[in-house]
Amino acid sequence: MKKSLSLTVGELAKATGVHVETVRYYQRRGLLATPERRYGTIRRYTDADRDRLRFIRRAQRLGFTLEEIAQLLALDAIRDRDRARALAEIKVADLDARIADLRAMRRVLVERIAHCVHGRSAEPCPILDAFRGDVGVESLEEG
Amino acid sequence: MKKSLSLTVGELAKATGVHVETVRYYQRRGLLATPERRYGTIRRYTDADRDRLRFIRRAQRLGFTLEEIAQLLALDAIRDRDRARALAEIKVADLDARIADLRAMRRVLVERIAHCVHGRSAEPCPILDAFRGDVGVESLEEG
DNA sequence: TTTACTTCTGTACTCGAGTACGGAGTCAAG
DNA sequence: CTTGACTCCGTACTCGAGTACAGAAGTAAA
Repeated sequence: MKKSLSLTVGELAKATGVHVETVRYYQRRGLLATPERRYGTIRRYTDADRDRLRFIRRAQRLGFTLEEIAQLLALDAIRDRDRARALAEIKVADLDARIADLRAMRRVLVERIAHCVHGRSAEPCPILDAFRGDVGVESLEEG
Repeated sequence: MKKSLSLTVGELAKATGVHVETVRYYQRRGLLATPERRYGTIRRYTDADRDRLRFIRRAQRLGFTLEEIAQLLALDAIRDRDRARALAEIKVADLDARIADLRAMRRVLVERIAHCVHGRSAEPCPILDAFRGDVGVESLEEG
């Protein structure tokens, strides 16, 4: 084990690639503890704080919201694997739905672009027409 | 051509599936004109207003922001085909990037879930570990 | 010790896309 | 002609994830 580091907020921020203001924001949100100011000095952070902050950023990159990350951190504290896995599974389903949505949008757009390229330029643009009219976009109708 | 309808905001909202407040919000954003109040009465909307509102919602479903939709609406359907197509192409590239991101997230999560299921429950959860540690998440590193 | 950076703290602002609300005016049915 | 629903208008609030800033205090280097 390494000896525990003693970082200022600025150093902590640099070490984890977040802004100082973001560190404080996470503290306000309760994701990160705010260490004491000993004898009227500056707050010092440890490598555990740094790791926790990295945890937060990694989870964020996997699509978890800060709210969900707070839950994950709580699960971690009580070592609840099943719940953590359930959360991850919900997240996967969520990602699947979002991917499907984006692909549907993409499909329609690509199709419209092709129409536009092959049409004659004296005619109105098929892309604009797709929004205006009654063609092609219905597959995205809500529901 | 049908005769031009005369709708109240409420009717317009119902016909397009948006809230009345949302209609007004679009007016504030400059996406939709605010018709005159003739002789101190209620505003009346035409079928052109209704179509424009539908245009907005369709474009939104294709992933355009209101800002981008304002640009699209400013383009003339006949003269600005190239611009409209360029906008659409940017949007496709944008969708591609977002889809790739989501898939990377999904991949890592699914892999971690599998580890979790097959591991022994006395050990710390591999999903949580993935955030903590040095495994697997690096492919999502910013950049 | 002075200078120049950081830190600390609190509050307010940003963006995007709305939603909510209060009080006044308008309109149609009974 | 009153009742109840709808409209108008302005302002303020929501959510999520921060960012910005002012003013005071701590700190490191010359």
